[in-house]
Amino acid sequence: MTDTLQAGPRPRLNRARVLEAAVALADEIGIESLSMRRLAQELGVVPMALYKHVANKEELLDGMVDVIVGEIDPPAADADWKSGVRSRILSARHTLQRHAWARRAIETRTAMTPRVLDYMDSFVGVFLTGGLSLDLTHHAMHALGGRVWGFTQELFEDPAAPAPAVSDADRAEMLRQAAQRYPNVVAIATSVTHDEGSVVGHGCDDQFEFEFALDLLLDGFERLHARGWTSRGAKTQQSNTEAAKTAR
Amino acid sequence: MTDTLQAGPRPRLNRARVLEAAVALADEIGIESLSMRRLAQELGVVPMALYKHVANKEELLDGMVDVIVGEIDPPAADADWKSGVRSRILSARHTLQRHAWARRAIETRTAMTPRVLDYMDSFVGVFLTGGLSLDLTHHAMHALGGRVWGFTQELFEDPAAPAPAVSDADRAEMLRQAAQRYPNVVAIATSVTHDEGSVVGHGCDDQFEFEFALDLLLDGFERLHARGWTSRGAKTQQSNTEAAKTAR
DNA sequence: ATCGTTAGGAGTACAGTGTACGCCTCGGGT
DNA sequence: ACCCGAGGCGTACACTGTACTCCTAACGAT
Repeated sequence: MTDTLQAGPRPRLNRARVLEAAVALADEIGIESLSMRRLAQELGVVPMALYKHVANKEELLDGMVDVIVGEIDPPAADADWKSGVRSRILSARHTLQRHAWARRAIETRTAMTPRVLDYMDSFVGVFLTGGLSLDLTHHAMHALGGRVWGFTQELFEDPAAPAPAVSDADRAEMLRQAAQRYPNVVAIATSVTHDEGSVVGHGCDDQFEFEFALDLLLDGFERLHARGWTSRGAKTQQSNTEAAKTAR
Repeated sequence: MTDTLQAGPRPRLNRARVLEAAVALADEIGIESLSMRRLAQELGVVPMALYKHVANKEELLDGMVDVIVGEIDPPAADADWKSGVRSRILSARHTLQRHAWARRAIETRTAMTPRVLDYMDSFVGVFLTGGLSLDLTHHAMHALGGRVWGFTQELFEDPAAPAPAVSDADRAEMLRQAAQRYPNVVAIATSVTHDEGSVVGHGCDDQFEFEFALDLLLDGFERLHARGWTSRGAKTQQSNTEAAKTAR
């Protein structure tokens, strides 16, 4: 009677099983209907059992995002930076489309998990190994951020806040460890603040990043307008990039 | 004793007062802490009293978005399309920054209020009177959509769903009325589906719109990279557009 | 001045949410 | 044989949105 009417003894719960079940359930019933109770019921378990594997619902959502980040294809190393970034973003988009709730869930996230940082680090790496400067890469990440993730603009704001009670030595040690695991993002974070001689954080001009991406788009519109561009041909035979190239 | 310790008789509640109080309260305590009970308390009223002026919380949030949309500066009519769009978007951004909750609230919205449609219509108008084609304007709106609002991609999906039980005649009448109030958005909506001879809706290739904006940005990065562009000068003295122009 | 109507606020109630706290029950190491 | 701790159970609480019923004050018509 301990096992309901399932066959065999119920396998033990663990974090991975909880997260995967949560993702599957969110796929099915939507993120707004996903409650701890509903998820527990799906796992044949009492609600509070989940809290042995997840601190709270917030952390559950963090974990779910981690799962879907893991589903994004790694970048193809051989390609040039442009097609590398392009395929990476399209892969991310594809993944987000398979999990309709993911976009909304990501937007509400406030913390930055290691897996997400790994993802960003490899993303930045594609730009840097492609020869782009730290400066340009930084702005490019911001410009693309709104298109892939919602968190990018907060990347360089948060890290300062969560650990206010550490000594300078500890802080330096943490940064050294971070630099080991996320060399690319740390390189960018330090380079942007290096110019003004400040510490990490608060060195990122959000207004500039916004206008940077905006003007890139507006310039693009203007160029296409001047060329008399139309989407009729581009849609069927070739990508925008190619269309723009031929029109150039 | 009917009035608590406020001076004078409490002014009657109305929709505008509810909405404004909700906006002010959200500014203060954040959107996630805004509950019907808390709002009612702020207005010195019992929770259920609010439901005489808003159907439910969803509609309350819709109304709050309407309020902040109304705060965005109207476009300056005299400028060229590019600077018109630019200043409009920067004004929108400025408004969204004053209400930190607004971005998140907008992203959860699913319905399209008349005020929002008005806003979009005037926005489209800036492009069209600037001489851009319907086609290019359409894609430009999508490309900018993710940057200003989160709803743009659903614009051409929803209108078909909410009214499934109307006759073709009624549908045509509704569209005629819509064309009168929102001439620009209707022009775009009909033009995009016109090509394939289908009815309104379902004519918008989301994947294409995504790649359109993506490639515009990537091409921009590439161009700046080739020019050896750096943000050092651009940040202090001039905008990106100007910097790009001088480098061109 | 009296009436009925009605809009708008009050009160109660209910189902559903996240989660704090304590208990119980196994499986495995000593 | 013992213990002990990881992990699941049960109860409980504060809080959410909102349905339903009642009451009261304002107002136009008689």
